[in-house]
Amino acid sequence: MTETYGIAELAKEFGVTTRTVRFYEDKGLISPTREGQRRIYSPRDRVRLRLIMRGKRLGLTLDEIAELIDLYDADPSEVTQLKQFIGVIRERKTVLEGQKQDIEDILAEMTRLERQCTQLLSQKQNKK
Amino acid sequence: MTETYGIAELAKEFGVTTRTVRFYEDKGLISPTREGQRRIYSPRDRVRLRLIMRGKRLGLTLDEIAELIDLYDADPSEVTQLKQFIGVIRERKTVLEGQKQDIEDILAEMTRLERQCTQLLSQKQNKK
DNA sequence: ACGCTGCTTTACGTTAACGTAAAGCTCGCA
DNA sequence: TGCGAGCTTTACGTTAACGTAAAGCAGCGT
Repeated sequence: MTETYGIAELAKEFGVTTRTVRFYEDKGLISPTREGQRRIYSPRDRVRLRLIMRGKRLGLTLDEIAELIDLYDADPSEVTQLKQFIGVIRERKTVLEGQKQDIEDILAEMTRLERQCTQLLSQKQNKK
Repeated sequence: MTETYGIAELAKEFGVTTRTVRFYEDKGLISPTREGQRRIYSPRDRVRLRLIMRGKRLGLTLDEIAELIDLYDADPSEVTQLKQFIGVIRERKTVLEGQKQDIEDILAEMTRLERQCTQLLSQKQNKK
């Protein structure tokens, strides 16, 4: 008796339209079951949606997100597969680390700008 | 006598096509001068291009990137403008901090996966 | 039986960010 | 003087990620 969800319910929770949820299914990112003609979503589908949203916040394409999810799901049995798998993970990691660096750079700039502004503001207000 | 660059030169440096560089000009992100009909890029244009690329790595749209660049360039003179400006900066910062959190989450997951894999790998190789 | 609500499929439309092809200037040089 | 290299404008094409509209089924409350 595990929890299930309707499409409108999930769409609302994640702030997207039902069209979007169906679109992700088309792309193979989620695979809800059916009850008659209606889609029934499991907690697993919901987790996937959460992963998708996180990926989108990072500017990943749906294809890239699919790859990432595949990484989580897959369990490589062969040794050669396993080695290749580790390679893929490391690539992903370096990209993400670069991205993190970019963010930290911009954040630093923003903080500098903010300080500069608040200071300027207090100056102007003291003159008044 | 400040340094200048041709379009092909810059495009090559940033790993994009000349079409892309012209496209960014169309969108108002850079404004090279002309020498005859040819575009001449200044160090300032080059810095802009660097900012654009950084934004793209973060999945920002060109419009968002334009906003960010405007933030760097603008100096708000009015007090009300200044306050609003600070607000915009803070919004940007919270978005970026969320993004950073997302990245750290994924990175942690990746590291976990990687460890799991390397461990599994060494097990398999010891059995052989 | 009727209509509303919520879901469904099908299919054409839209926006962003370029790609790509065509045709024309202009400068240096053999 | 012809020509090739490198730039230019103009314009149509393409892909991703949905939006939006049309038309139909299915249960349920009156």
